[in-house]
Order: sequence, then structure tokens, then C-alpha cells
Amino acid sequence: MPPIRPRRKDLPENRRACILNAARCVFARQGYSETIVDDIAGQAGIAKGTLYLYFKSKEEIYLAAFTDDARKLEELTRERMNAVNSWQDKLKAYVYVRLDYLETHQDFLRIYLAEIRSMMVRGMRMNADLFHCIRESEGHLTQMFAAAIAKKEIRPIDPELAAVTLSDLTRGLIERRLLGWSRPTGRSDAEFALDLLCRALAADS
Amino acid sequence: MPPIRPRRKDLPENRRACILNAARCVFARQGYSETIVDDIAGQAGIAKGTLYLYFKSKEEIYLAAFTDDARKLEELTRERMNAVNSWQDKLKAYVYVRLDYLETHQDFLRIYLAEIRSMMVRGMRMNADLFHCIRESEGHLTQMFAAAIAKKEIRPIDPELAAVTLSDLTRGLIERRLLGWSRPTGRSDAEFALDLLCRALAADS
Amino acid sequence: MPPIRPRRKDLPENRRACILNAARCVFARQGYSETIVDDIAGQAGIAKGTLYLYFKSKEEIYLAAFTDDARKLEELTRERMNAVNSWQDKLKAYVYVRLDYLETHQDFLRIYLAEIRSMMVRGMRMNADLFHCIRESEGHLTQMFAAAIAKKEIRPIDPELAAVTLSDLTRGLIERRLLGWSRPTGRSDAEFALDLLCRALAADS
Amino acid sequence: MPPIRPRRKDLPENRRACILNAARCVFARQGYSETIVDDIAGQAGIAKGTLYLYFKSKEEIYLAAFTDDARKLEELTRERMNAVNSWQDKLKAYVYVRLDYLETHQDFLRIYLAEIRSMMVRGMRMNADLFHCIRESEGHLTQMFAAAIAKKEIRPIDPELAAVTLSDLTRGLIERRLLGWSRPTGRSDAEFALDLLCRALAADS
DNA sequence: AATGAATGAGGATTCATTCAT
DNA sequence: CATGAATGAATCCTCATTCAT
Repeated sequence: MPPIRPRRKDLPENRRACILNAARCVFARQGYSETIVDDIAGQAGIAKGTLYLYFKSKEEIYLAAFTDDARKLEELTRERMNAVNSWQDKLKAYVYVRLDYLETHQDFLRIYLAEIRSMMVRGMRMNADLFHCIRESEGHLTQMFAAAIAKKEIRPIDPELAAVTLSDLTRGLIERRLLGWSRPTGRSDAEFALDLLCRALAADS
Repeated sequence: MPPIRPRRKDLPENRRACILNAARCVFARQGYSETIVDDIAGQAGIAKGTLYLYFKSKEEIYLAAFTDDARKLEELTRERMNAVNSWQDKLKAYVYVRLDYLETHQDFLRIYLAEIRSMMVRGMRMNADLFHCIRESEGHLTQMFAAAIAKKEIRPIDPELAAVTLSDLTRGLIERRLLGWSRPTGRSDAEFALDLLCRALAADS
Repeated sequence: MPPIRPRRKDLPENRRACILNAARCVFARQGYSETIVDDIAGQAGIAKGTLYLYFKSKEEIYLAAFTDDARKLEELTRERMNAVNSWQDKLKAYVYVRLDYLETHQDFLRIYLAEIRSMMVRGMRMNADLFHCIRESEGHLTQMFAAAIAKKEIRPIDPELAAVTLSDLTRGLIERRLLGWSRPTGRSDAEFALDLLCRALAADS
Repeated sequence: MPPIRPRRKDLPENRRACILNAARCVFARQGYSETIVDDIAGQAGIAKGTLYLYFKSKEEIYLAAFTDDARKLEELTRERMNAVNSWQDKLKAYVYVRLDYLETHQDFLRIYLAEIRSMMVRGMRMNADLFHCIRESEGHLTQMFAAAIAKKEIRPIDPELAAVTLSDLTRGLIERRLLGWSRPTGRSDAEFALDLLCRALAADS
């Protein structure tokens, strides 16, 4: 049996991921500006200089930490929405994939709500890739609503307005959970929002 | 006849307001961290040192600049909602008082969306006063919905959920206007949101 | 009699010069790379931050410290050479203006010999202004030799070669003084160099 | 038959020389401060850590890279000067051995002109060995001139002054070649300098 | 012997705040 | 009251050197 060598070489790939996790955690708590590079290093349990072996600036760490997860969420969303058929189920999938993601990627969503939206509101130049990733899911929703309208399953409303509305409601759900304001009853707020939309969009029977 | 020389100088009170306007403008554009005190002084047309005669620190300026407007919005909301009677009109008042405020106080709303929400999401300690001010309007909404439910004008849903939902939708409307994403058709997005809520909440007939 | 106010405001213009003197002193001793900004501040008796009120970077300080003096030397050279008539006297003026300058501007010449020539040898991009200033005096020499040749006062040699030769010899004189290698006998080395050139260049009689 | 595997690996001694060549090349281009250890390792085609198996520090590499060549030049000078008899030929040998060395050891001379002289001008503590090596050749020159004076082949001038003068002129020649300022005519500048000295030193006939 | 990942001291620059005028 | 020059703590990033593999 080989002696358990204390792997100094924590597999560089792992090391990179480890840094990103630490970064996400710190950025989520303190925001970009208030986070100093030592904080990230400290959280990751490595020396400051080591960070710069894997990333070339604080900003790159930030973007990587965020974009990695953003892409994963986008993929998940697509998958789960494609896995079901009715527009109601797709809509539900969109909401729940986000609420589920929240359980395991709180830091990511905290950064998203606390900073990325801010950047957009402030009209800051953003990584094009990142920007695309963020707007992608909304595009899906729009198409979904458009299809449902075409099939007369929902009223003839502007599909894009429907999409942003769902997006707004979902954001609210997530934000309240992050703030700890949600009722302990669990998913009732999500159900409320979904029910609301379904009622409001349903084709006049 | 009193030798009151007509002071060309701004009265101190005016001076304070003038600083806050400048601050709001700069903070809205650049955010708290990216704003340096010289920017504010420059925008206000006074010397940096003078700022410190009126405020204790950069942070105090920030909070004051924001809280001033937040209070005004809160008052306006209360007024306008009280001025009408039906729950639909009150709901409409809530939305439009905000969209109107946007026209004249863009900077304030930009800061609100870009930074104050961030602070909350990040769980930062906030001025209790400020916090109260922000949540106040939602309290009004809750009461309004509760009353309408009591009168069976709307379905028996959780009034607080209805309130946050309206809040979320309104935030979405504002954000898209700030981003310049709203359709040129003007208020159609607002009407869409209001119509949506009214349909969804209407008492089952 | 007014109390001697301790002039905090050491006349900004003076302050700038004071920084440059300090910088020259430190740069002369330690070279550009080995000099840290605190050294300059320390030598000037001010805080590090203050430097950045007058200059926007370490490099700018360096260039200013050097270029200021370089220009003065260039002017002095022109003046003194124009003040005399024979080529021998002009040649002498060129050498002595430099040796005299050494007395009051040792630091400048130390930087010149220790770093500026290095930059040139290493082919570094140089401030065009600075470069011009350095080569200017040699241009004068060339013209002077050309004129003397035209008048057959000296042998028909390449005037530019004569100019660089004088430049080389002068540099040697200065360098040895800075190194403390010159004989205590004073100007004999300069006289030697001048005599050498005059003999060698004199028209064959 | 001995199982001597033909070591493809460079013998350590070779490896050392290889590092020094790489170092000279990089130092010549970028100077000491601007050169980072990775540059040397990269140029030498080995890992950074390996450098430290052969040298204690960056500074040691620098000194070794320089001193090696300095010694070779010193030896060559002695050899070539001894190979001829007249003072004119010795003087010529001194100049040309340097110009020839330039062809194959440009890096060395670049470092010499760009940095070692700087160190001296700046009065830095230098490796005594190195210092000696640099001044050795001038010692030879002095002796040569002294001998020629004794034989009345040249005027009774200070032999040391003659030596430094030749040294200054030679340095100028080299510098201009490194700068690419020399005329394409090749050796004419060297001939000019040599002729100048010979004329000026020649015994008054 | 060779490697190259990890380290952390060191340095340039920024900027909120103070205070002498 | 108003000013703006001065300050120095704070922060990002670099790179010579070490050391486990």
C-alpha cells in the first residue's frame, strides 16, 4: 500500500477550480471593489502570488468565476426546458432550474444579482461572451412564448414582454431567498408566481 | 435700511443640496467605488475640502444623496395611492409614480438598482432608516391587497406575495427603461404588467 | 514686524524644483531601477503621495530631472561657443563648459553617463526631445569643424569624425573626474586632450 | 566494452556556458533590471530552477557572464599587443582587438558599455576581480606609452593620459558601431582615431 | 540533476481625509 | 467658510528564490 503522499500538486486543474470557488465566495460576500486579492488567496488557502499563476488579474478571476457558472446555468436551462413539452412545464422548468441552482451555487447568484445587473444598469462595457450568456435564456423564453401563441395556447401577447416578465418574477424569487425573506413554506412563492403567469397568459377560453 | 448684501453665494442649505445632486449624478454614472471625491467636488463646482464641511465622509454623502430621494419617492407613493380608490387604481398609481419619478430622478433610480439592491443581497449592514424607507412602499401594497381580498375584490391570495410580485414587475420596467431596452411604444410594457396582474388577481367570477 | 510664518506653501514652483533636485541626487547614486519612489520623497523631505501631485510617474520625474539640466547645458554650450571666434577657442569652450557644469551639476552628469548612454546603447526608445537635446551639441561641433576646414584652418578631415572624437574625449574627462581618478593637478588632463586634438587637426603647415 | 551511453544531455560544464551565453544575450538586450530570470532560462532552453543549480543568484549569473568574456578580451589584448613591436602597431592592435571582439561578442560589449561603466560611475561596489580585469588593459597601454617615451619615439607626455585617451577613443568607436551610427565605409573611423593619436603623439621631429 | 509550482517581500500608484492658510 | 496641497495607508501586481517531486 503506497504511503499517502500529501499531494502538494493538487492537480492544477483542481487548483484553478479551487481558486474560482474561493473567489466566488469572497466576491459574493464583498463585491468586486471591496474584495482585495489577499482575501481570495486567503480563502483559497494559497499565497497571493499563486493566483497570478492561474489568472492574470483580479478582473480575470472575477470574470472567470462568474462566467463559468453562468454558462452552466444556461446549459441546464436549455436542457430542462427541452425535456418537457407544454409551455406551462417549460415555464416551470425555467423557474425551478434557477431555484435549484441557487441551492448549490448561491455565491454565483449573489454575484449575479449584486453586481452583474449593476454593471448592466450602469452601462458598463461587458465581456461580450458574458453578456450573450446572460441574455440567452431570455431568448429561449421568448421563442417558447411565441410558439405557444402561434399554437393559440396562450393569448396573443408580445412574447418578449412575457419573457421579461417571467425573468423579473424569477429574479424576485431568487433575491428574496438570498435575503432570507422567503416564507419557510418553501416553494409556495414560486408556485404563486407560476400560477399567476399561467392564469394571466392562458388563452381566453 | 439693512445693509443686506445680496449674497451671490449659495446659502449653505442650497449648497448641501447642490452637493447631493452632484453626488447622485456621479454615483449613478460610476458607482460608489469608482467615484472619487474629486469627481463629486468637480461636478458640484466646489473644492474637495468643502465637501467635508458638509459631510463627514464619502459614505455619508452617498447615503444622504440616496436617502433624500428615497424618502421623497416614498411620500409620493403614499400620496398618489391614497388619492385613488379602487385597488386597480392604487396598483396603477404605484407603478406610474415610479415611472414618473424615473423621468426626473434617473440618477436616484440608477443608484437604487445598481447598488442599493446589491448591498442588500450582499447582506451588508445598512442604515436602518434607509432600509425602512425602501420596504415601506411594499408594506403599503401588502395592506392594499389585504384590504381588497377582505372585500373579495381579488382572489384570496397571500397579500404579501402579491405585493412583492408587483414590486418585482415594476423594478423590471424601470430597469429596462434605464437600459434603453423598452420599446418606443412608451407605456405598453407598463400596461402589459398591470393588465397581467389584474387578470391574475381578479376574483374568480 | 510680521511673525515669520513657517511657509508651508513652499511656493509650488520651488517645490517642483526641490523634488527634481532630490530625484537627481538619488537617481545619480542608485540608478533608475534601484531607486524607489520613497527614496526620492525621503530625500526631498516630503510624502510619497506629494510627488504624484507634481509628476504623474516615476519615469516622468526621471525624465524631467534629466531633461531640465540637459537643456541648460545645451544652451550654455551654444552661448559659450558663440562667445569666441577661433576654432581652438570654441573647442576649448565645449570642453570647459562641460567640466564647469560638472562642478554644480554632478548628479546630472552622473545620470547622463551612467544611464542615458546606456539607454542609447541598448536601443531603447527615448523621449525625442531628450534625444535631440543630447545630439544637438555634437551637431554644433560638426558645423564648427566644417567651417574651420572650409577656411583651411584645419586639415580636410571628416568634420563629423572630429566632432565625435572631441565628444568621446570630453566624456572621458568627465567620467574620470566623477570616478575620482583625475590627477589632483586639475586641468592638465583637459589641456592634454585639447592639445592633442589641436595638434592632430592643425592644417599641415 | 563499457556501457557508456552516449549522453545526449549537455555536460554540466557545457550547460554552464550555455546559460552564460543565454544570459549575456538577454542582459545585453534588456539590461540587468529589466531582465527576469525566466528570460534567461527561456533563452537557455532550460527550467528556471535549473539556473540555481549552477548559480547562486541572478547577480552571480550576471557577473559570471560578464567576467568570463572580460577575461578573454584581456588575454587577447595582451597576446595581440605582444605579437607586434612598434608602439604604433601595439596601439593599433589594442583598437582592433576590440573591434574584432565586437563582431563575435557584441552582447558582452553592450553590457560593458551599458551597465558596467554605469556601475563604476555610480560608485557601486564591484567585484574586485572584475574591476582589475577592466583596468588591466589600460595598464598595458600605459606601460607601452611609457616605454615609447623612454625610447623617445613619442613626445614626453604623461603615459597614463595617453592610455586613457586611447581608451576613450576606442570606446567611442565601439559605441557608435553598436548604435549603428558608423559610416558604412567600415574601418575609416578607426583609422581616423589611430591616425589622430599617432600624429599628436609623434616625437617632434 | 532537473523541474516549475508556490511563495511573499517589495514597489508603483491611488485617493479619502486633514489642516494650514 | 472655503480651499487645495499634503499625507500615507491601502492595493494590485511582479519576480527572485525555494523545494517537493
